[in-house]
Amino acid sequence: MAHAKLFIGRRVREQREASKATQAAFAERLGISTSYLNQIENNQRPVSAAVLLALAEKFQVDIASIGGSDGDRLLSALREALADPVSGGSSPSLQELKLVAQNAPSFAHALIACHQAYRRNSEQLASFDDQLIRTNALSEPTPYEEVRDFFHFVDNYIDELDRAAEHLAQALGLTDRDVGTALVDHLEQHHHVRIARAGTGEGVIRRFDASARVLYLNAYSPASTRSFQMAFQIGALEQRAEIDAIIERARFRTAEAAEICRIGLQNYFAGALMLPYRSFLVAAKELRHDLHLLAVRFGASLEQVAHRLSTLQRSGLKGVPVFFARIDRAGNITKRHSASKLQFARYGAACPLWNAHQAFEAPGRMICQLAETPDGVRYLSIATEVAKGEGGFASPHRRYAIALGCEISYAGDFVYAARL
DNA sequence: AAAGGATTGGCGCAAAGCTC
DNA sequence: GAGCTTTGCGCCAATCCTTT
Repeated sequence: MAHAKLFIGRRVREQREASKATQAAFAERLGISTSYLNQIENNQRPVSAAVLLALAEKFQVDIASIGGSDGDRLLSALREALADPVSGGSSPSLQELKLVAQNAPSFAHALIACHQAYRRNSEQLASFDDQLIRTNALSEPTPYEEVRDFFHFVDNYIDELDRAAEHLAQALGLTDRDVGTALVDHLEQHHHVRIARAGTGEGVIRRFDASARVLYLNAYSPASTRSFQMAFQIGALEQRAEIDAIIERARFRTAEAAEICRIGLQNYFAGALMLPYRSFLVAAKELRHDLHLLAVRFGASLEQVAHRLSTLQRSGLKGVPVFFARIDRAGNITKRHSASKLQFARYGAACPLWNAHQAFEAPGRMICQLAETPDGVRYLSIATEVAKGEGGFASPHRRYAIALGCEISYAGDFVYAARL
């Protein structure tokens, strides 16, 4: 057993002061130097066995009582206070605590009093918080949060829209021909909607003129974006009743949330049309989730592919449960969904240790990382930078990192696992 | 495993510095 | 100037590391 060093400076000083001796006189009686005695009194040195024996012999100090017992109430109160996470997680050793309890008891009492006051205040705050939630004051979610929660609770999978999109994709033979051309044809033939270039100064991605039956698209958008916008418009035209019904069932608190959700659902339909469920699922498995290859095969963007992977939650035909997030340059998560156990914080930014941030420093590269959450679950995470911006040099370019990941047990299904 | 050298840490001291 | 504190050093034992 390791012997704990005895720091009993306060006891020694009390004993000296009781005998009305100076350090020099007391040191002489103990047979040690004044400097050594001073170091002992200031807990810069532990007392040696020889000094302890001298104390017992010359001043009748009870050795057994020195060193304190573990049952000391002050010590246990101190331990409890410092075990609280608010103390910063660096719990001092028992030795240190004994030192404080024995040699600075008033400091220990003050610290305990502070901790007790903190606990009382925390409890009061919690009770205020509870009251606020019950009275609904200040706790209403924003429309965006409401819609985010809606998608979260349906597992980011909307069966009616997904199957309708898949059915249409099959009817149009999307997987066997150029998606852009197929969608243009479909809009023209079925909806008498003509595709036109938006004015170069307009800066819009999509604008639909319902009365003239013209869909204006940004001429400088990449093909994947143009296809997505056409698919979005098809969703708006063909799935109105279904989307209305879904919004009705969701019972949003505000009309604003309902409108945000409508856009979300039309986006969902667009993704599902361009990346039809079963063929996309098969391809994802076959290409081992290689985002670039999937994007090329389906004429979609990396972000569209990554997002779609997070929606493959059809009952009985589920894909690998993944999480997906889009992060802006400042670290804010601007899109998130997790079909895996990993849950994003409801508020705040992404973890700085996450590789998603490195993606900005290495454009064009796929950054792979093995990450572990505090609960011990390990994840494979991949991230890459994507830039958005229509137009040339003068147009603003927004840069995002998109991140995709899965639990390590599924890593074998990902081509990126070899990089680790 | 044993021997031997190197390093580390604890003990104690003298002397210088500081405070009242 | 008395009392207290800090600094720096030497000595020694314990521990670690390398070599045989």
